[in-house]
Amino acid sequence: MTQPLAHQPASAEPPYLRGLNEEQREAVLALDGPVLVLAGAGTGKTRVLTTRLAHLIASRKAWPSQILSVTFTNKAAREMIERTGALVGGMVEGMPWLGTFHSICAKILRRHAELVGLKPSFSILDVDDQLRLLKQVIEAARIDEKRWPARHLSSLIDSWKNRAMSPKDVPPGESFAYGNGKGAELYEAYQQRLKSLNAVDFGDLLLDVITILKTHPQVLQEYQDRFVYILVDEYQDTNVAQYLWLRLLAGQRRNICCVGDDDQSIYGWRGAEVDNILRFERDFPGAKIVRLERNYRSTPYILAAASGLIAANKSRLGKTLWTDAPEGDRVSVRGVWDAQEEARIVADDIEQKVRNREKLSHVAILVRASFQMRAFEERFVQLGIPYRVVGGPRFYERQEIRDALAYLRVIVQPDDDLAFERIFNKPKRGLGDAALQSVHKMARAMKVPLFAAARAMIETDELPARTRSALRDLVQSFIRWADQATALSHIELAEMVLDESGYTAMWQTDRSPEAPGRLENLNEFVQSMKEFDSLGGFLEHVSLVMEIEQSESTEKVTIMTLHGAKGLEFPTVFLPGWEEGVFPSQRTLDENGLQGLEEERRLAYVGLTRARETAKISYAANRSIHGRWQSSMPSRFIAELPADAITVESDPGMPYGGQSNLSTAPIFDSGYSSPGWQRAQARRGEVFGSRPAIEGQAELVATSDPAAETFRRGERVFHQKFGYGRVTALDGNKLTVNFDKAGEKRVIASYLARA
DNA sequence: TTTTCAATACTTGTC
DNA sequence: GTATTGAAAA
Repeated sequence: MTQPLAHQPASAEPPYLRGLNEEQREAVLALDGPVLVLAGAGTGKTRVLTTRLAHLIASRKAWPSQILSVTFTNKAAREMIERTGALVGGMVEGMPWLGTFHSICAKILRRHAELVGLKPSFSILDVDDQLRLLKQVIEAARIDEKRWPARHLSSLIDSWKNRAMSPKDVPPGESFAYGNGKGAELYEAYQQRLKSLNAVDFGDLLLDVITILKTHPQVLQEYQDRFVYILVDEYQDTNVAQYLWLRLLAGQRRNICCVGDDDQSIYGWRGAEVDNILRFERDFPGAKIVRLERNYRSTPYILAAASGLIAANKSRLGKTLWTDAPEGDRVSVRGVWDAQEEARIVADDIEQKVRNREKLSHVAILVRASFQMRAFEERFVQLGIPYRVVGGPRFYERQEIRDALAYLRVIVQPDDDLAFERIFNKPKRGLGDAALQSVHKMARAMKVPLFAAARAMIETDELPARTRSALRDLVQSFIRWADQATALSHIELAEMVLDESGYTAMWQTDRSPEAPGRLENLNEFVQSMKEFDSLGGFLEHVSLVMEIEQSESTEKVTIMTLHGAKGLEFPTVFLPGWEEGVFPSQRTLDENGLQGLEEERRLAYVGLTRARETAKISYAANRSIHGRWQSSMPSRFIAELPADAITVESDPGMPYGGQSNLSTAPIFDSGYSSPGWQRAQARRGEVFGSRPAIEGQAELVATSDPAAETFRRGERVFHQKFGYGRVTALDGNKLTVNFDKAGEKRVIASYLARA
């Protein structure tokens, strides 16, 4: 991002302040007391954050070790460290308290683990481990996991932890959401299992620290004294627990600066409370509020489209982005027949860009849900357009990596039952379910972890000879590895373990297409250990950071979800799938109503504001969802875009997205007879050149509205995708048709022909 | 114990 | 339409 230099006061001021605009400067300089920086998309948020840090350090208000800076992602944390470092030069030796909520909590918790009944060596479980543990708890409680899926309980527990509720705080009503009121009980049992495993899940990292701070005033005091200044990134994404944590640490001093954008709050489903940011002034009376509204990223049309859209939201603090940038292109809106055609036109556009010597890395396709990605991938493969999908299963989530990790975890912490269980019969060594059950039984009887039980069992006659010798091999291998752990480097150890356990061999003999990739990953995994000096350090890194940078060498188009795109920017952004049901997602609408709708709208806003120069929205009239073909309506968000910021390039015969999808209003009734719409229409020729533009428009008018009048109930009709059927109901331009093959469907009149 | 087949679900996803 | 998952058959 480049910014023009702002005027520079005569007085000598630190170089890092140069080039900040009024508001940014204000946000940087307001060091003391509570500050809320409302940073719109592309307004230089990170710059403000890092400059503020630099300023705190350079002006000697605090040592780097006295500043607590929290982010949500490791990526954000890394960027902050790098950019702050660049501003202050070598001064930021360590910023020991700059990191994610979770990594900072892990650090604090390891110091005071015994205060909540843990050993400092506790393991941090990920979602997968968590689920397996829950299944055990559910089974132990004799609850039918079929009827009450573990996933469900897991998300309930998450939501309780997000709100800083311990089992006893769970309202009975919510407890009833699982196992006929057993929710809280199972939560309690789960927590006990965690403690006995000397493990925590991600929610506990925060929750346990809060517990410690609340119950041990001297510990709280220690941290309040230490953290002279607090900086919070993406404040709109904080949940209740994180909010409480921040409040506790901010203490009386209240030197807390939160940066965020209520319009970009898109993580409500994972516990984020937009309310935290909306309420900031009440939580911290006397807070200074700075609005960053000058956008350095996008062109005016893109901003106009985004602003117009987000204005439809009620719960927001309100901001209006503006820019000096030259006009640029309007946001294009295109309707197409189906997802395949959508992929085709996007790919065509990209090829056009390539011919114009534009870089593929400047292009992103941002989808609402990952099922939309497939069509694009298929088309790109066909045409040989290089692409990368961001946000698939991450490195650490891959089976082979988790297996490898499990081996190492057992070596470091033999109490780690979940890890032991995971590799118990991986590779297959003749230790099946039956064997595992007997080890479990033994462990329960002896009240020891699985590994210890297994070790004891090989001395008894409990197991059949063959099973026993297999188990003996496994146990002895682990004992041997643990012995070697100190003598060998952790890399040598890992290589040895993977080799001797037969794990590598397992993938080498595997003939499935993904096996070579997995071996490659394993290799990469071992290599990645080089950056750490101990196995313990590496494992901590993996459970909290869990990513391995991939080489970003070749030029590629990016395909990712809208959620994944937050914080990024691209010169060209494609926004496909703007259809009712897909975006806004039907499920969100059903489950979260108006709140959900507003969050979806913010997601649309995030999508649009990722674009620097070009944003192209599209929607398909037909889509196969869960294997069934459905005709879909253009998203209501399309209708909400200010008409004069967009340009419509729909195929002939497409229903135009501006029509109000929810009403039966004729197409040109509402917003689209506005002056802006007329202007947009007048400009259509520019976009299309002399070609089908005019025809397209004529078609549009001819096929949409009047046609609807001509169908009658009971009439036989034909639909290109669904075939023949009979009209059962009429509703403006939408008809309900009972198709011979596809069953009853709501379709738009313009797709139908009289049979 | 392992393989195969049917039932199931199916947004978003950091740490 | 398909990937994953769990329970019956080999």
